[in-house]
Amino acid sequence: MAGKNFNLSAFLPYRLAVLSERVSRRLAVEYERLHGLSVAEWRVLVHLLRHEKVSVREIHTCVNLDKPRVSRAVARLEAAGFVDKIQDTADARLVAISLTEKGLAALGDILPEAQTIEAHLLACLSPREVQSFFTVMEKLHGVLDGDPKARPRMPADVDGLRD
Amino acid sequence: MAGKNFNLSAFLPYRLAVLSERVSRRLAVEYERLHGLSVAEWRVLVHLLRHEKVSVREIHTCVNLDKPRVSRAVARLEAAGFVDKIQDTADARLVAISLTEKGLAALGDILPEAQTIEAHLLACLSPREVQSFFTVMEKLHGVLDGDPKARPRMPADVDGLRD
DNA sequence: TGACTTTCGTTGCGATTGCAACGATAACAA
DNA sequence: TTGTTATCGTTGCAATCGCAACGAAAGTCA
Repeated sequence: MAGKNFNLSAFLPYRLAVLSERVSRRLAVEYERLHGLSVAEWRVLVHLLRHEKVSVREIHTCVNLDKPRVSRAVARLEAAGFVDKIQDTADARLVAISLTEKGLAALGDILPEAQTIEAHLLACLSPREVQSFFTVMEKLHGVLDGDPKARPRMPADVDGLRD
Repeated sequence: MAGKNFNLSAFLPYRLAVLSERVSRRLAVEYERLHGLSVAEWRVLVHLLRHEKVSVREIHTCVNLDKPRVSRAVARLEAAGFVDKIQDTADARLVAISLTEKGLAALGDILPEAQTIEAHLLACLSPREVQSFFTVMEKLHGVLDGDPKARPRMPADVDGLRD
C-alpha cells in the first residue's frame, strides 16, 4: 500500500496543529493565571484596545471567533466588569462594546506577559527566519484562499498585517 | 498605555492558531466527506498504518491526543469496523489495537487526498522556504522545551522527524 | 405603506473537550 | 506472602464547542 511510509510527525497540517496548540496553551497559562480569561476573552479584550464601541459582528470578523463565541465571551467579560455593553442609539440591533478601566488594567497585566512570550519565541530566530516564516504562513493562506473547499479567511487577517 | 498599538493579526501565536485551524479544517473536510472521521480518528488510523497491535497509551504519546480522546476515538473506530481491539495476553491491562481491512481501505481513500492537500500547500513554496519553515517550527518547539510553564512535548514528535 | 429580505445579537442543543477520578491489573518491596 | 505504588484503559462531569435557528430591528422596493 502506498501510504505505508506516511509519517504523521512530518505531515505539515499535523506539525502546525501541534505547534500552534502548544503555543496557545503556553499563552493561556498567563491569561488564566492573571485574570482567569479564556482565549476568546483575551482576543476580544485585545481587539477593544484598538477599537472602541464595536459590535459583536465586528469583533467576530476581526479575531477569528464565530459570533456565538464572541457574544458569550463579551457576556462573561461584562459580568467580570472588564467591558461595557450598551445599545447603539442609531441602530437598535447593534451593541457598542468598549473597555472599562478594569479591562484596561487587566490588559496592562497580560499584554506584557504575552509580548514577552512572543519575544522569547522569536529570539531563537534570525531576522531572516522570522521574515521567511511569516511570508510562508501568508503563502499558505494564499493557497487556501484559492481552494473552494477551504473556509474563507477573515478580511481583517489579510489587512491587519499592514500596520 | 504601552500596548495601544498591539496588533493581534501580527501576533505570532494568533497567526499560528488561525493558519493551523484553517489547514485542519480543510483536511477535516476530506476525513468527513470520505468516511465520517474526526481528527482524532484520522490520527489514530494513520498511526496504526505503521504500528500494529499498539496500546491506547502508545497512540496517546505519539499523536498528541490525550488518553480519553484516543480511547473514545478507538471505540468509535471499532464500532465502525475500521479497527480491531483485543486484550493483550501478557498484560491484561493492555489492549492491542490494529487496522482491519476496512480500516486500511479507508486510509487508502483518505491518505492520497491528505497528501494532495499537503502537496498543494507546499507547492507554493521554494525548497528553501519549506526547509526554513520546518526548521523554524522546530526551533520554536525548542524554546518551549526550555520553558517550565509550557506543556512538555510528546517524544514521538521529536523523534518522528527522523524517518 | 406593507410585504420581503437582510442583518443584528442571542440562545438551544447535541456533540466534543479536558481533566480528574475510577476499577482493574501489574510491579515492587518488605 | 502481603501491603504499597504505578500504570492500564475507561468513564463522569462540567464546560465549551460549532452550527442552526431564533426574535428583533433595519433595509429594500413595488
